[in-house]
Amino acid sequence: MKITIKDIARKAQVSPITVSRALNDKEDINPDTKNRIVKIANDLGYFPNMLAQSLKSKKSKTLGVILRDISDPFYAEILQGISLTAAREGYQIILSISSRSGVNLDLEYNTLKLVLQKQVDGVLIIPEHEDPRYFAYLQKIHTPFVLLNRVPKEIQCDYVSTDQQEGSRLAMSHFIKKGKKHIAYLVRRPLSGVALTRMAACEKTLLEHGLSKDSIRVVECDDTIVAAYEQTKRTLKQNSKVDGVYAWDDVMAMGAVKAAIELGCGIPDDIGIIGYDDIELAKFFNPALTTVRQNIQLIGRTAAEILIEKINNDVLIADKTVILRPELIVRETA
Amino acid sequence: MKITIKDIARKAQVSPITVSRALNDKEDINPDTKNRIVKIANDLGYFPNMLAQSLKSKKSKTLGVILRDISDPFYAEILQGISLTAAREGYQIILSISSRSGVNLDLEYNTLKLVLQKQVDGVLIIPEHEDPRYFAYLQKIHTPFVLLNRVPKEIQCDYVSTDQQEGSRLAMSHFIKKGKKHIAYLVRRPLSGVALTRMAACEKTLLEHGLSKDSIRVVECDDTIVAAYEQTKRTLKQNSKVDGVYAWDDVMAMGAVKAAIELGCGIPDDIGIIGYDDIELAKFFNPALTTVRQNIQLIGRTAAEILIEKINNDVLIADKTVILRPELIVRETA
DNA sequence: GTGAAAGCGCTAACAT
DNA sequence: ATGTTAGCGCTTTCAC
Repeated sequence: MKITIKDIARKAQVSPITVSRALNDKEDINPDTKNRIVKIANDLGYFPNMLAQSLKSKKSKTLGVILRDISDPFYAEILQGISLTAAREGYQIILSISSRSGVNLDLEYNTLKLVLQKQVDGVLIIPEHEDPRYFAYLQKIHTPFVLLNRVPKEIQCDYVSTDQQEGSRLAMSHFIKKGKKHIAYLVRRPLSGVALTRMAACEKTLLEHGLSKDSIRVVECDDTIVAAYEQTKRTLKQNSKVDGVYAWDDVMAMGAVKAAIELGCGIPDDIGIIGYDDIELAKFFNPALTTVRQNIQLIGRTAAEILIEKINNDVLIADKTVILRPELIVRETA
Repeated sequence: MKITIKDIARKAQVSPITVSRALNDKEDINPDTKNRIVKIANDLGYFPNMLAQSLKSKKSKTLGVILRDISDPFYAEILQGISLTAAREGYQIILSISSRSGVNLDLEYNTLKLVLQKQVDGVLIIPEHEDPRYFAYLQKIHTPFVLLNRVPKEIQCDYVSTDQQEGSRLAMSHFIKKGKKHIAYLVRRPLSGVALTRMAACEKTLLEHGLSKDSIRVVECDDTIVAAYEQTKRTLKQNSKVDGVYAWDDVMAMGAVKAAIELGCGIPDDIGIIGYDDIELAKFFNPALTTVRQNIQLIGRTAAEILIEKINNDVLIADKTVILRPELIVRETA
C-alpha cells in the first residue's frame, strides 16, 4: 500500500529519522547512506505525506479560495490569476463555491469554516453579501485573509478592489457625451453595497452634468445572461425612452445586446450599452462591447501576493488596501 | 492561538477523548457533560483540525482536480460541475493548473505528484497530452482517478468523454447539407489524439458523401480567441475557396466569426462556422453559434460521481467509461 | 553521522 | 460514562 518513511527505513536498515534527513537534504548525513535511501525511495515510488508534514510544521502550503460561481468568466479569470500566483509561490488551492445561485449566508459561512478546518495558511474571499455576522466572524478567525472586489466598511482588513465610483463615472460621462438621457442600470440581484456605490456614483455624475436623478433607473435582475436578456427585453418594451443600458458586468451586457438586437434597436444609436469588467470575450463580441475595464487577473494576482506576504511575515492584518483604477474601453456598443 | 480538544478538555476538566466523543455525537457520553463541552467548544470558537483527523482516518475528504486553464469557459464549466457534485457529497477540491499555456509534461507530472502528496482521496484529470510516461505513472498510483474528455487507449481506467467522432460527423454532415465543400479545420495546437480522432471522423464523413479528402484542411492554431481570430484571417485571405470553418471549440469559433466579419464575408452563406462545446455564451453570440453541443457541466458531474463512488467502494478501477452523445445545435453561423 | 524519544491533533481499542 | 494507551507519518531535540 502507501509507502512511508518507515518502509524505506526498514529496507535501508536505518531509522526513520535518517530517511527523513536523506529525503530533506539535511546536513549530518553520510552521502552514501543518503544516496542509498534516495534510491530506495524512488524505487518504491515514495512521496511524503503532506498531512503529516503539515500537522507537524503547522504550515499547509495551501490557500483557501471562496467564490461564488466559476462558470462566470469574471470569477474564472480571478481564479486563474490566483492559481498562477499561488503555484509560483508553492501554494496549492482549496476551492470552495460559496453558493450556486443567489446569496446564502449560512452556506458561505459553512464554506469558510470547512476551509479553515483544512488548516489553510490563508484565505481569499470574494464575499457575496454584507451580513455583519459574517464579517464579525471573519474578524475572529486566526487565519490571514484578503477580500477581493469588495470594500468592506464594517471591518478592518486587507482587500483588493477597483474604484467602483470611477468606473461608473466613466460610464455615465460617456453616455452623456453620446447624448443619452434615459439610462437603465441593469444590476445584479440581490443589491449589494457595491451595486449601491456604483449607483450613487452614476447619479452624482448625471447631476453634475445637469441631468436629473430620474435620468437613471435601477433594473434588478439575476446575474445570468439569460435573465439579463429577458429583463432588458421587458425593460425596453415597457420603456421606449430608455436609450442607454449600463450593465452590472459584461455577461449581462451581452444579454442586453441580444435583447436590443432582437427588438430591432440600433446599437449604439438607439440604445447604447456599457458593460463592466472587460472579460476576454468582450472584445470579440458583436458588436464589440464598450465596457469599464478591470484588470481581472491582476485583482486575483495582487490579492494572492498580499496574502502570501502576510503568511510569510506571520501577519494577520497588514492593512494593505489596493484599489485598482478602471478604464473605459470604448468599442462598438456605446 | 488555535484551539485544540486539549484546551477544551482542560477547561471542562475532562480528558481529550471525552471531548472528541462529545463533538462527534458518539454514544456513551453523559448528555450533561456533552452539552457542557459543546458549549465550551463554541465559546472558544473551536473547529477540528482536519489534518489530524485525516492523518488518523486516512480519508481526507478531498478531491484533486487537474486541468489546464480555468479562464477557458469550457474548463470553467467542467470545474463548476465537479465542484457542485463534490460539495454535495461532502468533498472539497484541491485545484491544480497543469500548465499555463501549451503543454508541459513535467509540469503536469509534478502537479499530479503535489496533489497526491496532499493525500487526496481521488483525482479528476483532464490530460493535456498523451505521453506514455504520464499514463504509465498514472497506472502505478494508488489513488483512484477519473479522466475527463479523453479516451485513453494506453491505459485501462475510468473516464468520461463525449463521442468525438459523432460530433465531427454531425458538423460535417451539416456543412455538406449546406453545400460547403472547402472546410478549414481550425484546431488547437499541439495536435492531440482527440484532434486526430475528430479529423479522421471528418474525412470519413466527407468521403461517405462523395467528397474528396482535400475538401478539408487542418489549420493549427494556439487555442486562444486571439490566435483563432488571427489564424482565421490569414487562412481566409490566403484561401478564397474556404467556405466553412470547423473550430476546435466555441471560443475559437468566436474568434473565427470575428475574422470573417471583418473580412466582409457573409455568415453563414460565404463562410459557415461551426463551434464545439456549446458554452453558455454560444447562444448569445452574434451571430449565434452553430455548434456541437456537449453537456459540459454533466461531464464534470458524472466524472465526480464516478470518482466518489469508487472512493466509497474502495475501488481503484471500476471500468466505468461514459461516452456522452453530442448534439448539433444549429443557430446562425452555419 | 545516526538514533531514541517526544509530540503535532485526533481517535480507535481497550480498560475501568 | 470516562480515561489510558497507542498510533496515524513526520520531524525537532537531544543524546550517543
